[in-house]
Formats: sequence, C-alpha cells, structure tokens
Amino acid sequence: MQTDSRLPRYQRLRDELASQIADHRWRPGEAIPTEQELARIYGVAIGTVRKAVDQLVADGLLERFQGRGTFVRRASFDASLFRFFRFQSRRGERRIPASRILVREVIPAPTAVAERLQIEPGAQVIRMSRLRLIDDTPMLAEEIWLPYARFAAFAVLDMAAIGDLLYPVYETHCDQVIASASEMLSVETVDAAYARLLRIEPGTPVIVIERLAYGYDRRPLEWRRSRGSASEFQYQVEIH
Amino acid sequence: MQTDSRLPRYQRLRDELASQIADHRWRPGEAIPTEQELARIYGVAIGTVRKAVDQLVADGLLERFQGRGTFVRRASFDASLFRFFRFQSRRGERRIPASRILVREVIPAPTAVAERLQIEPGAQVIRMSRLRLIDDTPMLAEEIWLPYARFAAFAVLDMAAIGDLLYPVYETHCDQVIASASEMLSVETVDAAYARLLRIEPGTPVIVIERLAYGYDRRPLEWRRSRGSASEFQYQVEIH
DNA sequence: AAGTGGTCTAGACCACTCC
DNA sequence: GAGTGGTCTAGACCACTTG
Repeated sequence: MQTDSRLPRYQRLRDELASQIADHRWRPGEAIPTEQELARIYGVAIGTVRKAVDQLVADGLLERFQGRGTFVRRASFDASLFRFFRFQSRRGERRIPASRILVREVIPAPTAVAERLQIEPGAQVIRMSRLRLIDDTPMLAEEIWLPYARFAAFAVLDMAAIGDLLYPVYETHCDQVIASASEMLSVETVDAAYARLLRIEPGTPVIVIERLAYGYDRRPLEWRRSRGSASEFQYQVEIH
Repeated sequence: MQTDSRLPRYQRLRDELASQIADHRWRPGEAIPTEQELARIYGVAIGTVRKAVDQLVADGLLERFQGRGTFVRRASFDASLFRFFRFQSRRGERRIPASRILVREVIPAPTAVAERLQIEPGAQVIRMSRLRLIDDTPMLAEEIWLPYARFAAFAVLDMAAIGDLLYPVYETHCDQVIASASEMLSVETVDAAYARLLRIEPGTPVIVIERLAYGYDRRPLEWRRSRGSASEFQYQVEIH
C-alpha cells in the first residue's frame, strides 16, 4: 500500500485489493485471504479490513459468504445481459436476441468516436456493425466502437467464437470488464441503409440508443449506437 | 425498539429511526441526536449507531456533516427535479419547464389506474391534465393520477399555490415523499387531441413516458403519462 | 474550547460451513 | 471441531464546525 497520500487506511486497502483483483491475482470464484490474514498482512485492525471489503462488495467486485469466505465475483453472464438490455418488445418480452456481426474492421478513429472514447484523434479503433434478431427478425442494428489498444485480441478473434453477448467476450479475451454505462435515447426517421437492414420502410421512426460503457476505472471502453423500429419496442428504467 | 425479533441491533435501530423520521419526530433539515446520545438512549455501542445511521444515509433519509451533526434530509427541491427529469431538448438544455394545470378532478379510478396504484378498482383518485412549457412553447403534455386517500389535501389546494414542480407540493401539503420511480418509454403517433395541445401535426411521432413513482415504503404514490414530440427530445440514463 | 462526525483499534462472542 | 464471516463493544484519536 504505497499510496500513502493521507487517505484513510480502509480506502487505501480497498484500492490495493481492487487493483489486485483487476490484475487477476485471484481467479474469479476464488477466495481471497481471510479477514484475519488481511488484517495481519496489511497491519490494520480487522474492522478496517471489513470496511474496505464492504465497499468492494457494494461495488460488486467481491462476494461474501458467512462461514465460507470472501470470493472474487465471477462475471454473472446471465445477469449482465438484462442489466444493460432495456429494450424490449411491445408485448414485454425480453428474450436474448441472436447476434450477427456484419463488419469488423480496424480503422483510425473518427473525431466523434475518439472524443467519446477519450483517445487520441486518429488512434486505431475496432469498428463493428452488428444485427440483433429475434426469431430471425431483425430488431436492432448496432454500430460498435472499441479502442484498439485495449481490445487488440478482439480484432483477431475467430468470429465463430463470439456469441450473442459481447461483454463476456471482452472479459474473457481482453480482460476488460464493463462496470457501468450511460445511455442517451432519441428518435430519428430511418435512412435507406438502416431501413434495409431492419426491413422497415424508409422514413419510419426509429429509436436511437447511444451507449457509452465504462470500466471499473471509469474510463470509457465501448461506444455503441443501436437503432430499432420505434413502433416495436419499449425501454424501461428504474430511478432510485 | 420493541421489535425484538432476533434481528441485529443495528437493523432494529435503523428501523426505529426510520419510522421516527417518517412520523416527523424531527423536521426536515433538523438535526437528530448525536451519535453519543443515540448510543446512550438505546443502550448500544457507538459503532452500532454508526452502522444504523450509515444505512439511513445510504437510503437518503439522513445527511451527515462532520463537525455539525446528522440531519434529516430536506427534499432537495433543485436536485429532485433533475433526478426525475430525464427528458431534455435536442440541444441538451435541461431547463425547468413551466407548468400549467388544465384539469384537476376527483373521479373513480379506471381499472388500469387502480391496478397500477394498487388501490381498489373504483376507489377515488385525483386526475390531472398538465402542460409543461419552455419559453411558452408546449414541450410535454401529462396525465397524472393520485390516490385520493393519501392526497386529499391536494384536491382542494389553491391552484395558484402549486408551482412548476409537484413533488415538493406532495411533500409539503400531503406528507408524501417520492423516493423512487420506474419509467417506461415508447413511441406513438400523436392523436388529434394531444397534437392540438402540443401544437404539432397529428400523426407525427411522440415519445410516451409512463412513470410509476413510489414512496419510501415502496407503495405506488403517483402514476403519470407524459407525451412530447419525439423530434425535439433526448432522454438520458445512467446504468450502474 | 467544546462538540460533532470520521477513522481506527483490539478484542469478544455468535452463526454458519465444512470436514 | 476448526475456521469463516457477522455482530457488537468500549474505548482512542483526528478533522472539522461553531461559538
């Protein structure tokens, strides 16, 4: 814990543990040392350890089980879907849409993309075009941008190895975990190209969802823009 | 703290304090007893008091200030607006829209309303129709439903005493505090009546926002449905 | 200077899990 | 029975606010 900048000990310990988790010192699902041990190792009282671990549990990095131990949380692939998937059919269905990647290329970042991903203008990015379907009917057309520096492994990944969900792939192959996101909704009339993809009439309204997704270090990791027929969908939000 | 059902003390203390806050034992903005005093009054250690208060702060019922004390959180009239106001103009403006109440009446609840507000079908409700304007231009047309049993005072309130924001009025005049909400977005083509209200062409797309708002006891307090021209607005969400 | 919440300690005992 | 996290205690000192 060299970061001795007069922060409270439990915060320094939390940061220390968080960075070790990020560095995969323990595998997901593996137990970290007991509170007793952590207290001894870092030379603090057990109550201080508990406060640090409390925060990491609240942040979703750790899981505690009385009598068993404290474990690095494994990415809950099921839960992570509906956490970020707020689009649903008018009849309330929220099935996992199938995914078809149409384009994957590495190009210099357009200025708008570089700005949102907070990278140098012109730095390399991965651009994808992707279609999401339910019962073979196109529901969403997505454009996705990733900073190449962090996602280089993704650019050469066998397309067949990429399933319907991207975030688990980011995690497994690129060590990049999506922690939060900000979405912006608006309505447009659809242009010819997207009308063809979505199999709707040009000029009909579509919902546009722009999502900027962040890692635990609060740096932007992915920018995507999804379009879907406005008449077909609902979008649900909880405000706390 | 008679609720001695083997719950941890800090939870019983939290519930005890929460119910006293709900009963207005202290006014909003007023300080509750110091941690020392609470520990003495309830016969627990100060660390236990801290844990109870921690949770109430996390729930937004209390606010702590080092060196000053712990205070019952006053409805932050400014913040509460943008907390629930996610609609914004295409240029990103989030000004407080002016409000004009067009209708206020007490009627038996339609079944759909009774269902959402979890009251008996046919029970009395307050129904309002309201227009929200920026620079005298209509932006949103709202229909609002309140259970009469809890909001009786609102039904007879002088219209001039109702400002641009309703939630502070609910709080001041009806002792009802909005704690959270669930919103559902969809897109419709506007009918003739709403087209006239919003001064747009019939048949153009409008965003429809249905909001069910809950109190701290998680019971539904208000249901509203807002419509605004789809071309004019954006809607922003943070996902954590 | 007195009083507040914020941090931290060094223990104790309990509830639970696993062998 | 040994080991884990969960609760709780009874203090100490610090940082900050207020008179």
